[in-house]
Amino acid sequence: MNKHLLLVDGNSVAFRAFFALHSQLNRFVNHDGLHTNAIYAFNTMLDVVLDQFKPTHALVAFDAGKTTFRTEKFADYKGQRDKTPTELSEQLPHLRELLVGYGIKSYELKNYEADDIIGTMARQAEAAGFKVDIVTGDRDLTQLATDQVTVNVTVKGVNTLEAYTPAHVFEKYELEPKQIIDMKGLAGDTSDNYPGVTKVGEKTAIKLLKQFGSVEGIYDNLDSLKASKMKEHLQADREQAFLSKSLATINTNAPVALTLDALVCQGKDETKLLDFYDAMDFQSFKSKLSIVNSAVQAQQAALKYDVLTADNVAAIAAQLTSPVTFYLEMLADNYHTAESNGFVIGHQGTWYVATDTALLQTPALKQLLADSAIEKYVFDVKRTYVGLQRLGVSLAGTTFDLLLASYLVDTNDNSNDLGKLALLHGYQNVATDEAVYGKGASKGLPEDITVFEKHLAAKAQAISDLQPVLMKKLQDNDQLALFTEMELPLALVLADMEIAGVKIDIDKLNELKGQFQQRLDTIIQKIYAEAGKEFNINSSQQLGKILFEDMKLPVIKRTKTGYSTAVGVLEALKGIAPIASDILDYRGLSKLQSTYITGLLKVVHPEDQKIHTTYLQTLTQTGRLSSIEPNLQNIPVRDQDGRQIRQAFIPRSEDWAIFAADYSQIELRVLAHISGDQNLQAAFKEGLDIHASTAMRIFGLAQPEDVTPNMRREAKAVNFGIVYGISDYGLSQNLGISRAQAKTYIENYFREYPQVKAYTEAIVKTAREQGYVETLFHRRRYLPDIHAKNFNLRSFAERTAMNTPIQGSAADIIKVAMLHMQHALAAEKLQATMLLQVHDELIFEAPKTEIPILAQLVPEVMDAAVSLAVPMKVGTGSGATWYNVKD
DNA sequence: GTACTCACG
DNA sequence: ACGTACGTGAGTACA
Repeated sequence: MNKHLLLVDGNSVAFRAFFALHSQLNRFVNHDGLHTNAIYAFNTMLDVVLDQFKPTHALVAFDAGKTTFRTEKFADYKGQRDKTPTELSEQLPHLRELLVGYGIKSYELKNYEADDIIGTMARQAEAAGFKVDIVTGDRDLTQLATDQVTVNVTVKGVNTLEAYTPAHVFEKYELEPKQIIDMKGLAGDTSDNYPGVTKVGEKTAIKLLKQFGSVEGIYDNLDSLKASKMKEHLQADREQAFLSKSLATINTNAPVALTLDALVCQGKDETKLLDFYDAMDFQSFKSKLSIVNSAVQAQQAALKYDVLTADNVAAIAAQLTSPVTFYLEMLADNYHTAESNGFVIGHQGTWYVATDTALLQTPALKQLLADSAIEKYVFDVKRTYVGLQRLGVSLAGTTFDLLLASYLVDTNDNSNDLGKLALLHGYQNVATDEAVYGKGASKGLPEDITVFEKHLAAKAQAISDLQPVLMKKLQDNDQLALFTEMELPLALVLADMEIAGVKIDIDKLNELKGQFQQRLDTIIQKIYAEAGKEFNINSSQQLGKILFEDMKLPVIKRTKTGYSTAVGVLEALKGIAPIASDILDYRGLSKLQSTYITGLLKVVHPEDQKIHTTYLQTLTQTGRLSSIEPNLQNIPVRDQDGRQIRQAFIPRSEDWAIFAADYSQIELRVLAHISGDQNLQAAFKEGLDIHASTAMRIFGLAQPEDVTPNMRREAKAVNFGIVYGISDYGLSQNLGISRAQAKTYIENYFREYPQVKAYTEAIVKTAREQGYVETLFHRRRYLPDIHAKNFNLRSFAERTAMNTPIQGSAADIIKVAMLHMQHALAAEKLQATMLLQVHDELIFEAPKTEIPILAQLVPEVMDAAVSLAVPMKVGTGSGATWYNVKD
C-alpha cells in the first residue's frame, strides 16, 4: 500500500477556523461557557482532508511558544502581531483532545515553529518514498512543494483548499518553490513583521528573481544593475534582505523526536470522541459516529406503527386514552395556506400514521381531538390548532407542546424543526425535516411513502419521549405556571387572532400607491439632476460614490464595506447639499411603497380581503412576540405620510369600528416595581408626566413649569437609556451631546433614583452568579457572555441583563392581559374580536355599539393583569380605521 | 447568504 | 482603552 503522510499546521488552521466562524462566536459556546467555533471548524476540516487524502500517516504540528530560533535572530519577529484572542487560545488545548479521538499524533517542539516540524517531517517522508500533503493557512509553506509534496492552503474558511504543486507555484508566482524564500527576503512580510528591502514588494521581487535566480544571485550581480532608486535600496538593505530570507526559510532539519512509524493513523476512537462531542455539545458530529448511529438505527428499527385506514380508524380512535401524542404534518412554512400532508396519533410505543388527512373527518377521531378531558402532547400547538381548524377540526386539551416548553427552558433552543430541536436535547432518534423532505425547490414528500410514515412515527415518539424530560426541566426552573397557565393557553389566543385576520381596504392602498408614486417620480428626477447623472438610488454603494466621490461631500461615517449613507449621515449633509434631503424624502417614500403598499397588497388573502399574520411565540430572547408574513408590528405611525397606511386597516364590516388600547410607560413602571425605587414609584403614584418629572430631577428644577420641551426630550432619552442598559456614549450619540454631558445626566439620574442604580448593579451580579436573568413570571434568559473576556461581548451581556427583566416582564404582563381579555370577551358575550398585539398595545374590531363597553372593559382587564407597586395606566381610542383611532 | 437601511415598541 | 444603546422583520443590492 502506498504510504501517504498528512501534515497539518495546527495553529495556522485553528486561526483560520476561528475566523471562519467568527460571526458565529456566540452560537458556539458549550455548557461550560467554552467557545467552540474553532474546534468545530477544525473538526470539519479534518473530516474533509481525511476523506480527500485518505492518509496512512498523519501529524498535526503546533507552535511551542513565542520564543524560537527566529526571535533569537530577530527580536521583533512576529512582533507586531495582535495577541491571540482568548476565545481562540482557550480552544487550543481541546484540539489536542480532538486529535486523540481521531487517533492522530500532535506535536510541538521548543524553539521551533510548526512550519519547521512540518518541513522536517516532509523531507524525511519524501526520502522514505511517501506522498505528502501539507494543510496550512500560510502561503509561506509553499516553499516546501516538490513532486512528492503538495502544500494545500486554505481559502475562504477552512474547507476549500488550494493545492500548490511546483507547477501551481509557478503559475502563481512564476517562481520555483525554493525561490519563495528569496521573494520573502526581498519583499518582507508584514504579518511576520520582518522588513525585506525598502520599496520592494512581491512584483519587483519576482522580476528580480526571474533575472538573477536568488537573493545571492542579485547581490553577486548588483554592479550590473543600472543606477536607480531600487539599486540604492538594495545596496542599503543588503543585511535586511539576507536576514529576512533566513527568517522565511523553513528549517527542514529541526531536532524532531519523531519517527515516521509513530505517525501511523490509529483510526477513530469513537468512545473518546463521543465523550468529547458531549463535552463540546457537538450534536451533529456526534450523530455521525457509528456507535451512535447503530444505536439510533436499532431504536428506529424498533419503532412500530400501524397505518390508519377508513376501516380501522374509528375503532382505533375509540380505544385511545389520555394522554395522546398528536402531530399534524404540513410541509409548507405558512400554515395559514399550507396543505396538510399527514398526521400521527397514539401513545408511547403505539403509533397510528395516516397520509390521508381526510381520515381526520372521522367522527370518533374528531371527537377525541376536541375532547378537553383527553390530554394532548404536541409540537407547536398554534400551528397544529390552525392547521386542524382549517380542516374543520377542533383541538383541545393540549397539556404539552415540545416547541414551547423547549423555548421556555432555554430561549436559544428554539428551532422550528422537530428533529433539530430534539437534537438540542440530546435526542437522536428523529431525522430533520430537511433530511426527509429536502429543501428549497426540491422540497417534497419522500417517494417511498413508508419513509414518510416512519418519520411521522419518529416525531410522535420524540414528543412523547421528551415530554417528561422537558416537564422536569420546567419544574426545576419554577416555570410550570409560565408554561401551563401562560404560554400554552396564549398560543390558542394568538391562533384565534391570526385566524380572525384584519380586513384591508385594497382600494385605499392603491390610491396611496398612486399618490406616493407621483411624488417619487418628481424626486427621482430632481436627484438625477443634482447628481448630474442617473443611478440606482437604492444602492447604497452607488449612492456613496455619487455623494462622497463625485460630489466630494464630507464623509461622516463609514460602514464595514464603504461609506454610510444612513439617515444620521444624510441629516448632517442636509445643510450643505440639497440632494441629501431629497434622498431622505426618496428613501421614506420608497420604503412605504415597497414594504407597506406592495408588500401588504401581496399578502392580502384573495377570498376574505384580510391579512393573516403569523406570530412567532418562540423566537425572541425576551419573551416578546414577533410577527411575520407580514409583520404587523411595524406599521408606520411616527410620520404623517407613513401613518396613512393605517387608513387601509379597517373593521370587518361597515357598522364595526377599530378599537385600540395601550399601556402607558409600561417598561418604566416595571422598572419602578422591580427596582423598588421610591422616587420613581412616587412619580407614577402621583400620576406625574414621567419624562417631565425626570427632567426636574436631573436638571434640578423646582417647578414643573421650568421644564422646557428640550429638557423633557433629553430626560425622555435618559429614561429610555436606563431601560436599555445605559452608557454615556450611547446617550451622547442619541442626543447629539458630548460624552461628558451625557455622563453628568446619568450621574444625576442615579443620584435621584438610587434604587434604580442599585438594581442595575445587582442584576448584573445575579447574571454573573447564576448565568441567567429572569422576568416577573420566571421567564429565563441565559447570558453566557457575561463572563466573556472580550469587553464588547461582556458589555453587551451586561446591558442585556439590565434590559431583559424589564422588557420581558412587560411582555409577560400583556400576555396575561390577552388571556384575561379573551375570557372577558366571551364572558360578556361580546362580538368584539382581538386582532393584533404590538408589544404594549392591543387592537380590536367590534360592532360600534360595543365600543363604549370596550372602552370600560379593556382598560380594566389590562390594569388588573398584574399588581405592581405602581399603578398601570391604559390609554384607549377608537375609529373607523386604525389611522383614525383616537380618544 | 450577507450587508445595509429603515419600519415598529 | 476597548466601542455601544434593548427587542424585532422586510426589501434591496450585490457577491
